[in-house]
Amino acid sequence: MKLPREFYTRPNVVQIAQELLGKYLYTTIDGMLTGGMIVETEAYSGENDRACHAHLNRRTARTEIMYHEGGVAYVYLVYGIYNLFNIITNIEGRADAVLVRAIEPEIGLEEMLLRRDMQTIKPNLTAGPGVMSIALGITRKHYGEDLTGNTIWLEDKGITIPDEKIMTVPRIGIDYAGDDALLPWRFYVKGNKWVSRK
DNA sequence: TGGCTGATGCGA
DNA sequence: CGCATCAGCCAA
Repeated sequence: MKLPREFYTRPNVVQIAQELLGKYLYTTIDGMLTGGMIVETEAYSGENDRACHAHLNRRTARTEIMYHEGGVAYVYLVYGIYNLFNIITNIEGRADAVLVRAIEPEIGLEEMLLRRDMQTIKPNLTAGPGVMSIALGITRKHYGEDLTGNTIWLEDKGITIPDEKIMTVPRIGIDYAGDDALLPWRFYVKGNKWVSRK
């Protein structure tokens, strides 16, 4: 079942980030279907989160989509190279987002290998937000894409990750955020080999 | 096996 | 100027 708008418009972005483990992320880009199960996410909580691009309700051309009603894509460039894919959540005006950091690849393996310029399937195919976007074909062209459409979408396939398999740890790469860098808002599936870091 | 570094574009 | 990254390098 495709995740409906109501999944994304709920207020608790940390809970949504956790619930997204075990959901499936799919793209149909350049005519190719690719995707797999989400195994790693991070929550970014709007105005009160120093690690969030919308901290203090900062509003620029880049962050504008974050204030949209939940269920759209926020894609931005980092380090001049990588397109990071985020899922916007909460109601209009509340700029929360979930960064999807890794999936367990399932479908479109050949296409993902081509996009990554890899010969064989290895864990780093989709482990990490930069390379995951490459494998799935996600770029800034998909900024604002409606996630209830047919280009990028998520599905619930009835899989629930048991609580004891969900690791809850601080987020990666946000040391500049002061105390907020300590918030345990990164979630991943314990023991899963497709997670970006141990 | 782990730490360091360069690549690279744009937002603030 | 520094970033929600990654791969390749080198020392050990």
